[in-house]
Amino acid sequence: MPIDSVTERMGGRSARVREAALAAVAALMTEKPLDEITAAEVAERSGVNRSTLHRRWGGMPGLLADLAIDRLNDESPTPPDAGDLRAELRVWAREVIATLNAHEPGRSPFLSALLVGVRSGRIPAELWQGRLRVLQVMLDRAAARGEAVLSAGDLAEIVLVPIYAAALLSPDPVPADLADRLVDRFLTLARG
Amino acid sequence: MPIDSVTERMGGRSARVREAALAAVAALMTEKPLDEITAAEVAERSGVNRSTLHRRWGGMPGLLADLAIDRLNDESPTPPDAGDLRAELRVWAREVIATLNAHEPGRSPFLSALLVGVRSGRIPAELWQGRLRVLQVMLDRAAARGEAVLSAGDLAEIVLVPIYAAALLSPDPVPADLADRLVDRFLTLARG
DNA sequence: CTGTTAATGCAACATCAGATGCGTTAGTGT
DNA sequence: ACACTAACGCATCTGATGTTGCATTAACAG
Repeated sequence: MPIDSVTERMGGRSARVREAALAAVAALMTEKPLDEITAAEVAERSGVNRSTLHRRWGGMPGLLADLAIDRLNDESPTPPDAGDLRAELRVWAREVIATLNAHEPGRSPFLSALLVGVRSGRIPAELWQGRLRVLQVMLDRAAARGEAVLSAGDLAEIVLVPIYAAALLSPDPVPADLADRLVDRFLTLARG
Repeated sequence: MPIDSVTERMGGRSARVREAALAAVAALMTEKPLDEITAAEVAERSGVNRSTLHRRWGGMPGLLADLAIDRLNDESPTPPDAGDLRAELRVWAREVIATLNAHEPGRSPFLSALLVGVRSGRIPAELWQGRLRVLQVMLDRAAARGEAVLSAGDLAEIVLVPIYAAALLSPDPVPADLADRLVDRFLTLARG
């Protein structure tokens, strides 16, 4: 059971098969809830044989985990550059919330795929580290201006994680002003 | 598909069947990872027919959600009374972490059941509200001493959620000193 | 105590997940 | 260009899920 879809011959056909499978999953995720997607459907739409899906990914959880890893960085909001950390963080946090709210409450494709992947032990630590690196960009800029002190880990802990928790635990859309509340809390702590 | 296992005749046999099924699931959860538990196993160990399990709970996700709702309040750490909010919160947070660390990383029965239940839309908001009420006890005591200002929701957002996130996202046990860090952060914010 | 019927037990069925043996295709090193 | 073999396609099989019709049991109202 591969943690990622690691193969020895990564070029050519294997790469095409992987892209076709992930694209089919991504397309199906926009049409129906995640746990109603069957491997047979992915096989039919992608043209990839069902047994290949099981051999490479071990099943839907593996597929979803691979998709989350592959698409997360592309689809994550890019940290804006506004010359002011508070403004940058607010814009970024609001975009995170908007992404989560783009789908029915509790049905965010990324968040669902992430949880499925995490629970099945197929999401490597690298993924979360990658997200932290993106945040570090904003913090580094602010530090160069003598603004911030806390780490990217703290930023995730104080701002990002509560946003995800709200998306998970509440049946309603994540309120947009949660972004400002959490960012202000982060900066309050950063000031000392 | 019942959200909870709601029936019209809740007494007598139905109650016994429900208890037998939940007890069997709880027992099996201590023996093997959650997603290796089959409905057939639960049926065999509990003496409840498999078709009954599907009719009342709709499948394993529903069963796990019902179990999480039924057992969460009993198994949650009771807020200690120490006359000092910081001490109380630290003891409580350490107990939460110890509970999560009592099993292999990422395999906490409660947390797994909660996530399965949430993802399948079978965990009512009441559950989370119940947890918040428990926290409110500590905060009320402190408020009576003129100590705290923040709400139970803030306490969950600042302390509880990051602990759960650590249990989920890290392959290692949750470090015990995370409790102190988060509690100190909460009190820093409470002071103003 | 008695009748009604909700809830369960039982059995059969359809569907899906996951695994496997084997032939075929195509990526890669030489 | 060629040979080697990883990766894929195909067919098949086992076991789990989820559903349904029908008989049986027992909760609860009168």
